[in-house]
Amino acid sequence: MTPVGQRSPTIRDVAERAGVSKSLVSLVMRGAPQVSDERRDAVLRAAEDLGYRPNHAARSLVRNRSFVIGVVLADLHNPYYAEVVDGIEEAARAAGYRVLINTGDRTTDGEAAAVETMLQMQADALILAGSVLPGARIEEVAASVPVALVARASRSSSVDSVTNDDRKGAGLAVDHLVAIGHRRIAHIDGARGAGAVGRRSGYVDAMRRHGLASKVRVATGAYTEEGGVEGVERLLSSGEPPTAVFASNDMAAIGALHALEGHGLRVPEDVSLVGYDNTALSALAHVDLTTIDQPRRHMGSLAVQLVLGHLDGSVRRSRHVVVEPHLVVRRTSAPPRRATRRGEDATRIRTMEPTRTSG
Amino acid sequence: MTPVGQRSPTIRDVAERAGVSKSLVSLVMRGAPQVSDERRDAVLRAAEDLGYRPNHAARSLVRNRSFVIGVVLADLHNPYYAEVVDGIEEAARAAGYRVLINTGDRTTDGEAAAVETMLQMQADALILAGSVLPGARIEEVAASVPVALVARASRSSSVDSVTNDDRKGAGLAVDHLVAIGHRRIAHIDGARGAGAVGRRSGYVDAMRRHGLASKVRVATGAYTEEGGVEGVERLLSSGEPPTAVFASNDMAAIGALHALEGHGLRVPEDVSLVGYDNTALSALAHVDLTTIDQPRRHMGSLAVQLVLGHLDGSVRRSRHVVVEPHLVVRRTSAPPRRATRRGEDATRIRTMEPTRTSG
DNA sequence: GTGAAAGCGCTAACAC
DNA sequence: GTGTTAGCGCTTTCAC
Repeated sequence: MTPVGQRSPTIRDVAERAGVSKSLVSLVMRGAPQVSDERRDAVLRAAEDLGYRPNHAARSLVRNRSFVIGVVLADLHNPYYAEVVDGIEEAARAAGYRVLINTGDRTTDGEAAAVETMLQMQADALILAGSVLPGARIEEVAASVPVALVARASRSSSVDSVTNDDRKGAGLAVDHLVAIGHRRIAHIDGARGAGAVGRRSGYVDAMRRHGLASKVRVATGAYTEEGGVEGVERLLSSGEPPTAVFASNDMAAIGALHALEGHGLRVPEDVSLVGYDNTALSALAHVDLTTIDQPRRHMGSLAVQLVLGHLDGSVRRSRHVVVEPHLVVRRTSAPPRRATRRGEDATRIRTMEPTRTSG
Repeated sequence: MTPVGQRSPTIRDVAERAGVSKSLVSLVMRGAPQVSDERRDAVLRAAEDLGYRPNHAARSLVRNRSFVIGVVLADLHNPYYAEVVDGIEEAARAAGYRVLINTGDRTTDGEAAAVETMLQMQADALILAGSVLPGARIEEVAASVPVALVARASRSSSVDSVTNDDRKGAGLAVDHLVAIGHRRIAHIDGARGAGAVGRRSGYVDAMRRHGLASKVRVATGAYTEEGGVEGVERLLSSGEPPTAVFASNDMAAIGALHALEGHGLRVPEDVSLVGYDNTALSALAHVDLTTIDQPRRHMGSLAVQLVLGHLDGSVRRSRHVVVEPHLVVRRTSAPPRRATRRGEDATRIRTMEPTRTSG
């Protein structure tokens, strides 16, 4: 075990060992062209021998640039963000930036602390995924460093954002259900969750567009399993039960799936179900949920482009990118049955066919 | 939008505005006691006005300590690690350290790059969760900074580790199944996955202990949904089908669940199923998987204690902590049926009772 | 091509 | 209590 606080080899040690000056070592480390092969080799060998590693703190101090993009994730537990990060890392690496991640633990305070850490670490730019911070606070941060929001809309002139078109996505879900024959299509909403308003109004619009305004039925839910359960309870507690349910996200859809089955309703035989987000959850063979895909990886990479635009000075105004969602058809949506009632026809059809995917 | 590379206010600006010296500001920022209230207020106000934020790079440079613990996650997509990070953050914060996360994208190269970044950022210690790096490489890293492994065993004298007792956990699974009446208990293993060997031998030992050596049956699988599916295919393709399956982890169990149902076998009526890890997946009401819990949050916090022990110089030798797993009984395990064959009794029992949890 | 020197923002002796 | 000073490891003019 290494004694703590031991000084690691510096550029100076390398210079001594290679018999050159400090600045020559610096040039070599940064791959400058105007160095003789001979000396370059000597320096590289010395660095290797010593186990030299550039001190990022020193470098960032003198350059007043850290080449770090700070990523603050609202919630590490939410699989949604993992893929966004993939896109961020790929794009950042390609541009010569490193990525450092911090998490806000789903709380405003936690996220504020994470942002503060990133700022103190001198991150050159910040990407906030699923931020729960008040808009005003985000603008404050954006005053000192470029900020891009992912999966949360911004109308601010100083904060960039990348979101998917929730209204359109909801429309795709309704279109699909209508296309396979459903009319009594209900929606379990996401209350005040990010994008929930758009999904709700997209649902209502699409229903109207299909001449189903009278069938519109929205149950209050949440972006959680619990929210999906409660939504179904509300839908089944009164009135004619729907033949299809469009849940506000995959997690709610899973809750809805459970609640429906708990009521003896089979999916998709009795009720079709569509989620939103196309998270890994929905792709599980045991779940196999029809859902709306957000191109999360692409969204992450777009967020990097946005902040980079400010870092290289090529862009001054903030930009708000909206990406297209896509329908992914899986097992949980099927044509409605004709004139059968709950509980009839107990035969359970299960196949192991490969998942069909569109989009 | 802020012009890039703008100098942010420094300790010097604060000093000027407050009409004091640089070092006085430094003292105040670090909460030193020997400063008059008057001047302290003046400094704090000046800092506030200017939006001053300590430059971490400068601080870490001069102190030769960053007070950062670098966390490298093998895979951000794996929900297993999120909870480990929760524990790490809590413990780190309590000790006055910040946590920075990086991910290795499940590849050796990716992880090596992530570790390198953390080292260059001058992290004071590293926690590698689910590392896929060669042991030799990890030892190299440990030569320059304390390293703790989570969810991967280490016998190294320079690398700490926190693991759960896989043999014991597998034993708990078998004990449970035996206790509710099963004898033909098969195991779908995790091939070369971390801990898979322990779980496999723990299963074999427990079977022997219960006098079921002749019933031992291990199918090759993997820590993936696919692995679970394949394992079931193997188990059902020959010989007498088991009445219970112990899968090497939750993901494999979900795959097994799907495959079993695909074969017309209901869980738990026809076949009981137990997973391992107690990930969020297993707790979904729609899945409701009996599984073995690893106290992941605690494991994360232990990892912090381990590296901290080296940082404060109180510990010199490496330590290898093994924590106790616990059984979590949910829906997928039930007593075997007596003398019925596949396909009979198609009544499906579904309840919405709350989850029972032990341990 | 190569080396000397200044200084990034901060902390930690040390003097007053 | 408060201010002065020397550097942490590195990059970057600017001479040579």
